[in-house]
Amino acid sequence: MAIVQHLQQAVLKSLAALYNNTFTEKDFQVNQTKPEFEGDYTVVMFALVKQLKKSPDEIGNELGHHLINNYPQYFSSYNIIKGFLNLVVADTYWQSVLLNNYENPDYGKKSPTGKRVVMEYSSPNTNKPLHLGHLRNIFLGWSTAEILKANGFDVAKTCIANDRGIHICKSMVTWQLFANGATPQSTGIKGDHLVGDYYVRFGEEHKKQMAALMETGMSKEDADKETPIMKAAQQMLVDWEAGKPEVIELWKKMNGWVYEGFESTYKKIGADFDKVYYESETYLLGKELVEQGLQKGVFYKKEDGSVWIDLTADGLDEKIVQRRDGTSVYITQDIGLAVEKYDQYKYDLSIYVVADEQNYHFKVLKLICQKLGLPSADGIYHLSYGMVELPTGRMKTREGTVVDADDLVEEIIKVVEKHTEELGKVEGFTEAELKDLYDTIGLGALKFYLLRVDPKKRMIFNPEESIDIHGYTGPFVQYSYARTKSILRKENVNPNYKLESSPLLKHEKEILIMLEQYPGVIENAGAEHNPSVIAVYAFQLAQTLNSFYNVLSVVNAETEDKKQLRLRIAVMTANVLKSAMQLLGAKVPERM
RNA sequence: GGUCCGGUAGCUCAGUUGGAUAGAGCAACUGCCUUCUAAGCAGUAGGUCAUUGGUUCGAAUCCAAUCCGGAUCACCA
Repeated sequence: MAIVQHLQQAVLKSLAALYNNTFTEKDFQVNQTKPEFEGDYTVVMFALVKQLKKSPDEIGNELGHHLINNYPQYFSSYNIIKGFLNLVVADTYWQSVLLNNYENPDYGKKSPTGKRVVMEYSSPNTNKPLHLGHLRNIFLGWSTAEILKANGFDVAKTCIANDRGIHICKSMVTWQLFANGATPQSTGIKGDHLVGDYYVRFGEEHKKQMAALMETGMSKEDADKETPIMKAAQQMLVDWEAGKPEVIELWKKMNGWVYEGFESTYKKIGADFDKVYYESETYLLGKELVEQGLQKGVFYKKEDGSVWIDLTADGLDEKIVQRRDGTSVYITQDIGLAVEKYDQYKYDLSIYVVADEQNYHFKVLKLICQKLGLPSADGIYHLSYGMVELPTGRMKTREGTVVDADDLVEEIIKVVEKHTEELGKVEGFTEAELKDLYDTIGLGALKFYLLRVDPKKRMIFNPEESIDIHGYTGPFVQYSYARTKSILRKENVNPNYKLESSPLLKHEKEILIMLEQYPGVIENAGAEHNPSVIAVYAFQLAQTLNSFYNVLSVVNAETEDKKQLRLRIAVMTANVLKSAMQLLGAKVPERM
């Protein structure tokens, strides 16, 4: 239990003892004490005033006195300023936290709860390469999965590959027309990029053909549907659904290229999945549920045969769930997949990492599942995140402003390499170690940059800032870690030494306070599904460490006792920094 | 138009769920490498918390209205 909870309990008991009155945690507030006052944690008295009919200072004095006398293991002194009861936490408490946990690499993580989570993330289309938006999605999904594991959940990571539909046919048709059989092998182009090139080419050809049609007097709307290349794509979709062998073969071949490309990107950035669902296999899943819904009266049929649900009573609209030709729409597939996932995982929580433009869709999805009475319904949770924009505005395929994931990763690693060489601190590294270091720092920078912002907020991606390595960045945290390791290479903890309880210095205590908060930070990040909580904490801990490092010497400490204390602080800080970065999906280097 | 999200320093973001004089990083300026890594530390400067009103001991935080920005409301996915 954290000191804040100890404090709350102690206050409750003290109030009961002093005033014979029952209170709850809501009747008073506990905050960290502002640095300009003496103390570590503060109890705010004002809310108690009315009930007790005493002045804040009077209550504070009585309460403070009682706490010191009855809980000397937690509190050593107090002072009152304008109704704020500031408590100094006993040095022995901080020391006990250190001694009990400093060697534990899993400090702060919870034991298994038996609850199961399905985390769906990435979920790309198989007609173009991954871009910056996917990176935010992937890092968020991965990190949130790690954070939930640290909170004791059993997490399965999944992905739905959007591998069918008209957009896929567009790149297929264009490849047939213009590629002359080009393959990733024959061109040396990564598979997902090759296919993406033909998807872009489709747009160009379509535009040209539209212009030609419009010159003959056709309207823009008609021309959009009537170009030969669009017709060919539509025909290909029909052929695909009919299972025409040569179309299926081409589809498999080109999707195969894309998957190879994705695989290499995933490997580079450290993402993986326990299970990949393919839309080509799941897109018919919701059909029987439509039938069930009709029987239950949840859905209704219009005269033309299309099937709908009326959600106006829930403040939403009417929503179609099956077209008049009997085919299912996007949301129907999602209902089917939710059931499929539930059958496989019996999850307590099913998280979808999807951009916030689909907030409405997921609200509808959950509501429909609930109305159908599906066991999968209540666990559905949309982890919604804001779009990534450039300083110049939204990324647009047509304008060629899409930031490619592979290019970006490569670029950042290159910058890190250049900077590292300039600093010249990497003597004695082998080629392989250097490469590994550049990857660690480059990816650390990128992941930290994309995760340090609250997911639900839109974020501006500034290319120069993303490769920054100073201040609130991944490399700053990594550097701090490397510093602790540098100390521990010179000197290590003597496990037989028994620490005395000498008074803690300011910088020692600051870092212990932060370390003590880590379990609460993990819990909070999990409850909020928010990795930025971890990023902020990791940065603050690193900052605290750097101040400590600057002011106090570990290896040449004033006394043996201080040296042993600080070595333990270094060990624990290293463990926590490493753990926090791991929760963000980033590694830490021993030297940099 | 309906619904949802956002507006905090020049820029990018925090703000412990209502507490003390609103904090970081970047950019600017001033110091600090002969001592465990200066990818660092210490400091200066920078604010009408979009606006107005309300709730109360106390509001960036809660409520209402207004302004600005974004998303969404397809027999697309």
